Amino acid sequence: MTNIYDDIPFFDEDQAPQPAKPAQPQPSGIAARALAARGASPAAPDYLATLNPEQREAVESVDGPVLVLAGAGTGKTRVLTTRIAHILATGRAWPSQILAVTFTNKAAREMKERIGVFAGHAVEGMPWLGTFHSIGVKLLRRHAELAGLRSDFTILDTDDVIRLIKQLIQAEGLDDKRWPARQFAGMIDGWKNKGLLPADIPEGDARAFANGKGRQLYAAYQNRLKTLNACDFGDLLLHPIAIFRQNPDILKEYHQKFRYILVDEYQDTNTAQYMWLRLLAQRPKGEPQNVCCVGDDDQSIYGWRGAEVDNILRFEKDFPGAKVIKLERNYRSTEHILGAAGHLIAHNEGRLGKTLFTERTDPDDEKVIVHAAWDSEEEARAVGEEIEQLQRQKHNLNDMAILVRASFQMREFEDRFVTLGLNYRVIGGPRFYERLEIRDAMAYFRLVCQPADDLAFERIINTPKRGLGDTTVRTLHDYARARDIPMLQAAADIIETDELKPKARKALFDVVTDFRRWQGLLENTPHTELAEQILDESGYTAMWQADKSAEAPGRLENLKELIRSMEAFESLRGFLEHVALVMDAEQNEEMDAVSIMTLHSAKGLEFDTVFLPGWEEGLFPHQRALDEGGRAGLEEERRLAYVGITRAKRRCHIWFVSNRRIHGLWQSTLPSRFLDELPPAHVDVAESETSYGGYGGRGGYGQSRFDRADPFANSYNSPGWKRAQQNANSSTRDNWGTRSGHQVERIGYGESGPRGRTIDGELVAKSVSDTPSRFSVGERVFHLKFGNGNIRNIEGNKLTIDFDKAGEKRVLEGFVEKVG
DNA sequence: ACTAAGATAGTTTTT
DNA sequence: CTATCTTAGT
Repeated sequence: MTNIYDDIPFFDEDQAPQPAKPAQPQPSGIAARALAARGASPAAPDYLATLNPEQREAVESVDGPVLVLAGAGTGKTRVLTTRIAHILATGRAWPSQILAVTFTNKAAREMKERIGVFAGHAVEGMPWLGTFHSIGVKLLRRHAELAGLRSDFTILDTDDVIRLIKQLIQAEGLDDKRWPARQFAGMIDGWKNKGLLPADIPEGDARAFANGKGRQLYAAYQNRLKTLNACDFGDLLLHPIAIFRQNPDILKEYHQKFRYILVDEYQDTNTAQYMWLRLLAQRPKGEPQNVCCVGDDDQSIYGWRGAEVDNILRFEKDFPGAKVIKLERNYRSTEHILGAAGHLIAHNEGRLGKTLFTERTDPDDEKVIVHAAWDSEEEARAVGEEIEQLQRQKHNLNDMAILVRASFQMREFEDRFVTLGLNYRVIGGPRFYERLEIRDAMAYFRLVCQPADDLAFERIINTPKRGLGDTTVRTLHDYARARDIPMLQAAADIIETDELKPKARKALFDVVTDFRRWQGLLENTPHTELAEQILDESGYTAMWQADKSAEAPGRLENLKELIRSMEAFESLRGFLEHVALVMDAEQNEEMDAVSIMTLHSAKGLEFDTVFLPGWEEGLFPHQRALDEGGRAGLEEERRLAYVGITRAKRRCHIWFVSNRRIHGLWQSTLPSRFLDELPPAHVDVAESETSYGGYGGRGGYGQSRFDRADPFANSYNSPGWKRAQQNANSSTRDNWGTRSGHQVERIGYGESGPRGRTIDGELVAKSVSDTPSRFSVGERVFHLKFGNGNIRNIEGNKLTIDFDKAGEKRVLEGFVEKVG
């Protein structure tokens, strides 16, 4: 990424081809290739030849509104990117005249890469391909003054927002206990998702918070943002909407500019995004409306955060004469996986209705397999065993994933995999830029670049400790507010007076001098150098060096990583903007590891083998979704199940347990209703993997066929299931999972090593990796969580390490680095 | 100003 | 149960 302030010239590209029959711009990339391949005959360029008829129609129907309903694995991204390539290759528009919107940075990145394959350098000129928010920023920087901002406004993240709201709540004289800032931030977010400004919010909502002060508080918040020259994420959409509405001439310019509009994941648009899009895409009569939305109503899983499936269902009304193209030919999964997913999702009402099919028919393809386990521990153990078995058959761990409904489920798998010495990767955990030390460092940088950033000021003014406690900060705060100046300025002013105690005054003087100096260096010092200098001179690095806790070394490591990642940017400002919009940092992809993630973060991904644990009533569908969302909630959960199954290319294994510990209590659980909605023809029930496996011991509910004596009545008569039944019925265990002699967790920890341990007569621990370790005993290593330590022992890929701070631990070598 | 005990809550997550 | 936050006590 390059410097964001390198704004591309605004309308200067508009001497571009005028619609109708444009003078062909010099054929770039694709066109050139196509022409070369076809001997200068533009008949059918080869990039179209590999598409199926539906995809091709979606690519070629370039004029007029188009809705592409692209089922899972039907080549959606391919269509989008080829369509853009096609528009460019046929000379219909310049890259800068195409607006292409995605939801995530990842999707935007992917699209850029893939268009790059077609068009080579032309991507450089796709300045309007990005997320709703990044495009919003771009628009807003351009027209900031129309929203009462300066074009160098700051973008606040959720943490800043919460702190700001907390201040406002306290300023109102309200109890911030009774009225949590976090909750109110959520409400504001919800309103903004709906496109509602303080004046627009429903009376009921306004009353619901802070003794009826909801609306007032929201308005105060917006005011405060303006004073701070700041924006929250919602504003990145709402301000442009307001600007477009109030300035028809500006909107018109964008109408002329954006010849072609494309939207990815349309089913996930919320009301604000929808309004934004309609303003840009809906044109006066007679003008071309070249808008193309791609989505899948069956994969709408973000309703809880404001997404409106209705937007996609309503497309044909919004854009009369729209062409609707369905992509149903699936290239990802086996017929059993598609059959299972399709039958399940058919239980939803109010869908546009697609049925995925594949031409692939291989009698060797396994059906979707449903497994039962006694409790979550056994579930994790059995999944681990299956993974090891696949591993022995030379399958890559990278091709396997465990997709859970809720993140607490991950822990059991992590524990188990650590004992097994199985590499795993958790996707979507706490994010790099959300870490405390990163946010602190960023606050320093922000304040240097943007002296008016009071939130950054308050965050770091006493970090590290400088003896500038609450009282001093409050004094500063009041001083600044009274004079309507930023706090850093207030600090500079107040040290000239004798309002503060000498101690505080001296400390403050030092800080102010530091920031003055750093600001002076901003222009002429390389930004990575300056950043390092700031962290050093402020004492921030020293603070963590002095910290003796186990996580301190990891934090220092993260700070180094932060500086390293800045190198890719041209300036500190450019970096700050990047971080504000892309809170994401890529993970180490190099090791072969099983992925563990939530179903939500799995959307858009695919794996050969997918494990779906925890299909129990209350967990999946989640009780809360049911309670709060009613039938719509249930349908969204079902779509989530559909997303989960359709992630699998070859193998899909679903699990449910009879007992799960929820909030510390053991609960007896019922199999998910979704299991009953799977088609017997495409599903097998696994034999119970262990002697005490299977479910059972409950009886009496009889709601699910998995809960009855004969679960699959006439359809499921597999010997496997019958045996599972017998095992379950003959179980002498009580309902609460209080088995004795359970030694699973100790596997791998004993002095005798992990080999050949048995549990209840069954071989449990499998061989550890035979590849020689890249480490040796006695070596000094670093672990992100536990810090530095010395290797005591090596067993396969498992290391026993004596950590300086955290003591002796066993960890996988993949999580450890040599210390230079 | 820092530690230790008590209180509290506990789907899903992007920007 | 357990992670996280708050408050009270030193």
